[in-house]
Amino acid sequence: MNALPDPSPPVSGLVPEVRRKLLEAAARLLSEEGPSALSARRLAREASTSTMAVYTQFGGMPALVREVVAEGFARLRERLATVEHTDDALADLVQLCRAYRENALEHPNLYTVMFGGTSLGGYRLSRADMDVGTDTFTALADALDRVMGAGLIRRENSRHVAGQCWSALHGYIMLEIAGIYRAEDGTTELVLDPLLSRLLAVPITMGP
Amino acid sequence: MNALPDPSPPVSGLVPEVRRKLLEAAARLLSEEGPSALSARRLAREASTSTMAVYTQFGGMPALVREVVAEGFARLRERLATVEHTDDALADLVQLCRAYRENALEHPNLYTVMFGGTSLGGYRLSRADMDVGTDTFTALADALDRVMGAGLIRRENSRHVAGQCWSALHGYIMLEIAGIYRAEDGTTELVLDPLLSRLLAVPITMGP
DNA sequence: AGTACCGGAATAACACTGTTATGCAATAAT
DNA sequence: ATTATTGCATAACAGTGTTATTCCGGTACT
Repeated sequence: MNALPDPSPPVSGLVPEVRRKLLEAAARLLSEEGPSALSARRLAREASTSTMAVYTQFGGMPALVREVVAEGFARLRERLATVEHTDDALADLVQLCRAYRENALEHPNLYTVMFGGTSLGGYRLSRADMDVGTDTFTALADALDRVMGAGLIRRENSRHVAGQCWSALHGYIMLEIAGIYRAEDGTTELVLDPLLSRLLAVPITMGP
Repeated sequence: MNALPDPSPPVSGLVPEVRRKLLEAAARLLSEEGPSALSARRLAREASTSTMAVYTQFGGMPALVREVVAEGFARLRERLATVEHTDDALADLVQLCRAYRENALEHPNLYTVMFGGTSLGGYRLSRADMDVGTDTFTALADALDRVMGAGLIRRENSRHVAGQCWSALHGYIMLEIAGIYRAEDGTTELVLDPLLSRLLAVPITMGP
């Protein structure tokens, strides 16, 4: 009934391409169709394999989701790393916040799973996952350290201030993803900008 | 041939107790065992009925979840309404924020469904649901109006400031529910209090 | 070479899920 | 009293995650 097996299976040891294809399909389905599209059978179809591959390669759907989330964290870290350090530390911080928000709005489903606590088929963040996620936090703290070092904002515990900025950004972005705030209503200028500006006691513009 | 089942009670003013029992079981299961425990069959068992009741009474699982969420919004509104107006408008605002956070932490699963955008079996917030949810927002704005009227904080657009407070509160609470911030680590005093204090340019203490 | 092996994938089955179709009992309407 | 309708139970359908079994193909011996 089925087509003949793939004529060229270059095994080549290290990373099974079945694993790669499953992860790729999972990331794409989550991004394009949302969490409900993430099913073992659907993944198997998309990756041209059987559901068993999910179990031999990952051990189950929750473990697969965990890897997708880990990749999401990695992509976020890389994205934040693209923000270069210029001589204007405050501008760098703003760019960091922009990159964070852009990444979240470009992959909203993934973002809510990463930070929103969306239970995806019984999967919840483990402490290890959260530790990975919190180096977002350290990126913010480092940027704040430089801003404080330049005397551009009040000097204090950068980790605490980073926690405040993260809370504010995260909260605004989650409400934005939920559809309560919409950039076309001007909420970016009316809510987000004043929020961060007041928090750091310095004018900030997140819009383009 | 036959139209969609009308979700409203059919004849007498009496609300079917099957409907009440289903909603009660749904709220309890969501609160105690999380979103994955919300299944039609499980609900039918808990309410001593059959899965069909879910469809005759509500029209399906998404509609039932919608009602649970609506009840959550109603409970939040009542909770916020218990905060009395004293002659200290700023203290009232703080109590409002405390009530908001306490309600969220007491029903974290419900809260993430209400505001976090957790897709629960394909259910997502409709615009009507969001409008109901945003009278939380107006409660905040009203409290801010009184604080501004008393000259305790800078006078400006209270709706915009309310949006900023809501973003900050929501973000902190979501990270708290996700397990990233833990009150036993002192994050309430180190992150949340300074966050709101700076936002309003007045000292605020959310802890007990 | 031949052969035993063994790991990963395919097939199928189990216990679930939401949903729909059917049937039935009781009530409302005529 | 007879008909129509309403509301739930039963059962079935298609889907889910997961597990057991089978089976095939490359690896590693002999």
